Amino acid sequence: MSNPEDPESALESRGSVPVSAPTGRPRSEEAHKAILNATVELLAEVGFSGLTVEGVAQRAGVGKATIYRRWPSKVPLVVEAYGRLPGMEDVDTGCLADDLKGMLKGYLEAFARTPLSALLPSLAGERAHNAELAKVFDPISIERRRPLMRALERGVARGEIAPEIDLDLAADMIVGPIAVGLFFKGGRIQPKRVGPMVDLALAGLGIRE
Amino acid sequence: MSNPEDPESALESRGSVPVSAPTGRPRSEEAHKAILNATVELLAEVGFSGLTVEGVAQRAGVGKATIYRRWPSKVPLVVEAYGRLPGMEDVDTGCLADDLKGMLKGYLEAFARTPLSALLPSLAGERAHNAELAKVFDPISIERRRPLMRALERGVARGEIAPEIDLDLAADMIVGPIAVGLFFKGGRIQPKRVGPMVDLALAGLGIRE
DNA sequence: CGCTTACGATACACAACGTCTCGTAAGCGG
DNA sequence: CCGCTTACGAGACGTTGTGTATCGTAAGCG
Repeated sequence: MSNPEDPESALESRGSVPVSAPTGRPRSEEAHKAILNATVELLAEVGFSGLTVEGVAQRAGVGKATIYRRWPSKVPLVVEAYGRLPGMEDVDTGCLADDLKGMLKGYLEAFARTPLSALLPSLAGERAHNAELAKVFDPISIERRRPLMRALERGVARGEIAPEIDLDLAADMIVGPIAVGLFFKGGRIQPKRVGPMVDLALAGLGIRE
Repeated sequence: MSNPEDPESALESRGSVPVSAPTGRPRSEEAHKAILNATVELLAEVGFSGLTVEGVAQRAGVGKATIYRRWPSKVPLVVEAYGRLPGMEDVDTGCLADDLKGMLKGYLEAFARTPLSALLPSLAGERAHNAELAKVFDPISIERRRPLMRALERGVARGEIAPEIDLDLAADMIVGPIAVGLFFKGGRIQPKRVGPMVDLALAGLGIRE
């Protein structure tokens, strides 16, 4: 929609079957990875607003044109780098509370290992007034919470969650305290707080008789 | 505290008693207000990252120096503008659920009337990698959720919340879904969702026998 | 071998930042 | 009333980063 006449749109180039005959020198996959790695590194060091395309080019050892050939601006580049960071990993123990606690603890550990905790607020802040970014950011966000949704659906199937509960709202309640801590308090959520958090949320969601 | 040797620090100048003899032409309070109003207006239109000091100066009808004389950079200016926007207003009906629903609905209406929904993600995103901003942003955030904390404390006093509950975590759970919607979905929370949200959270927080 | 496209490097115009300097305006103390 | 001091609006200035364009070179394909 934004660029219908460009068959080499950055997001579509992930497809495995090139539509047009790829003549000429192929794009260097090595440079591609170097750029994304440099982006992740620099995001961890200086954050989104401190990130410069020139800095990425220098760190990656590529020319600026090589970056702009792949991404039209800083925002889609950062979005793709964001997509490469780890999300929630599904944990299936047979008990909803343990699933959720395991998933959230794993996710919080990923926050410590990667620049996720700097990236998420930065992207969310940009998203708020950048419709183009929102269009690519939102599907990635939905994809990332899919393991959480699956765990909740398993909980419904097992009878651990009342069937009339709005699972989307339930998911928001589960991750809500993490989001609040991340956005307003600097992401300093202790993993030991995950237990009470989940228990509190579940007591509201579960069937009581 | 943050700048002990500068008696004219922007945040401290709100004090009513000037310490040093104010010789020379006094700063125009009119220009001060015009700058803050222009900042709020422009934030609503272009967001934080689209806001330029030159744009604010033009909209307010002042020179750039008049802005830089009061605020060292864009960030503290936006923080002060943020502080002028409405926060949660305390509602005391005698029933915790009604208090919370009333407060959240009122807050969501403020989101529609003001650039709050653009400002909060932008500031939070900047906060994540800007320690100087975090230092002034965090106290304002704590201050803004104080009515919510008071309502929860009333709930404890009335026996509507179990006394062992961590009220800070409870507050995070209450506003969590709003934060998630604001940061990841564009702030489109329908006021009619407030009811189920509060009921769900309270069922987890309340005393059950 | 020639065609095509990508490569790293760098020059370029543009925009915004934050500093500075104009000439002027406003309050205060003598 | 007059000089001192500081603030005012306006805008020039150097700096930095953006995104585009242009080098000469490199790599795959026919």
